[in-house]
Amino acid sequence: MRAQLNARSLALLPSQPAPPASHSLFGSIELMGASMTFKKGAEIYGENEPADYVYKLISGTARSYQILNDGRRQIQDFYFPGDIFGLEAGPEHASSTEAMSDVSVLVVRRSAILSAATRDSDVASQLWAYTSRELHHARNHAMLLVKTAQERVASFLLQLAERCTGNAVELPMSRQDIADYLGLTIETVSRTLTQFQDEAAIELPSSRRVVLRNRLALNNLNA
Amino acid sequence: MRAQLNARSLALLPSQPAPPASHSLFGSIELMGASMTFKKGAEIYGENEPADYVYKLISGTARSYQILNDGRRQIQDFYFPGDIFGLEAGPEHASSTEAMSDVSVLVVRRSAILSAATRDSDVASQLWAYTSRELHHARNHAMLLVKTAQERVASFLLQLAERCTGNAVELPMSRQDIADYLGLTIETVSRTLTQFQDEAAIELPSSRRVVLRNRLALNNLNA
DNA sequence: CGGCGCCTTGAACCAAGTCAAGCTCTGTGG
DNA sequence: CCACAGAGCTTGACTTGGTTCAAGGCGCCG
Repeated sequence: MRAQLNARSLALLPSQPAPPASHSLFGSIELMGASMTFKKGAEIYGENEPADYVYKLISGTARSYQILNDGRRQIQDFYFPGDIFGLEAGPEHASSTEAMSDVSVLVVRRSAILSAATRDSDVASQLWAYTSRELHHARNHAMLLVKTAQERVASFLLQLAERCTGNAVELPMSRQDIADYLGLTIETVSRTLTQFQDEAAIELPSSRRVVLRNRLALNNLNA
Repeated sequence: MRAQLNARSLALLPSQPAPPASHSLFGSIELMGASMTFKKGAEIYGENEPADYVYKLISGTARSYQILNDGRRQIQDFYFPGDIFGLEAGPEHASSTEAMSDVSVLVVRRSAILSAATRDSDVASQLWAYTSRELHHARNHAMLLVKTAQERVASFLLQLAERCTGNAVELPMSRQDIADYLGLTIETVSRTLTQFQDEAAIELPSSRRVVLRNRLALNNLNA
């Protein structure tokens, strides 16, 4: 199940000097990256593994999570195409990341990014901005976790809807994934969605498809 | 109540070139900072205010928090002497920070730090490392918020104990502060502490003083 | 068309919240 | 030095939102 980045695949990563800076963190160095694919359910990296690589999601969806000592899984983030993940300041990954579908990623050595950052202050600035955005996300997530079930689900739907145009939202994750992201059980997520449908705030044409009918009602719950 | 950084106080902040880099983020530039004091309960900065200054806590204790639309307060972090706070990548503060006691801080213009970072890659690297540490803290905090009350309180005590030597922990914050940090009510915090005392895991010689008697028992709860 | 994941629904239960006293410091003024 | 007031903390009784446990439905793929 675990995809390996072994000496063989490492040979695919050339270490040439970075081209001139661009505005995206990966922009200036992504030509150095290798492309990799992971099957649905495969682990891209695991907690406590050396954080030697940074990933940019090209296609598919991924989730990062930690496991509590009682076995519960807390999902920290979902990643969509264009998202960067796996970047850590410490030597090891603090969470695991899995492919939720077949996934293709661009892989770059962390050391390449760090050394580019010492040479190019634009890269350094992007590095900081990226981590800062993650920090905001993590704090918003923490705010979510003290709300009621209705507020959590409403916030989640609105958050997903931001990535879409129109009111139709495709859910690339299962009810269990949603529950583990929101700190609820699948039953509560399911009941809450049904309740929103009963209140005509949303429609559920299928279990993986949500149409927002009354954004205002959801927003009122979005503490 | 609100302490102001007005044109007058700004004049106190010279903008000379940074001295050679050191290992601390503030190290290389803190000579540029102005010292300020805040009375207990005073707001150091508020949510949505321009994030033009960065603070280093010299003495006292501070808390950063957000208010939910139902009026509940979620504390994100407590700051102790030596801690840096108020550093944001975005233009505005995403949370408010208040003095929990009389406080003295060193204040530096964010722009001074950012421009130092473009000149000196060590500063840039410290900037990133600092934000990355905050990110870890925020994610750990999110993990806390899905645990049981006992686990949250135990984790909190152990977390505070890390800053102390020995088993005696001084609590610089009220039960309400603890509750708002842990996403619980004061009653639950109080009951849980009493329960730990009944189980001989801690002693409570006074309400603001905790002695850890059985760290192992607490650690077993520390998911 | 049958089997298996995934999702929904119902009923009972429980951890934490709410509401309401009462207690314990601490500081203040007589 | 003591009486008192007020804030902060604890404790008890009751309520409740969300979990747990259990059953059943739906849809998808071989």
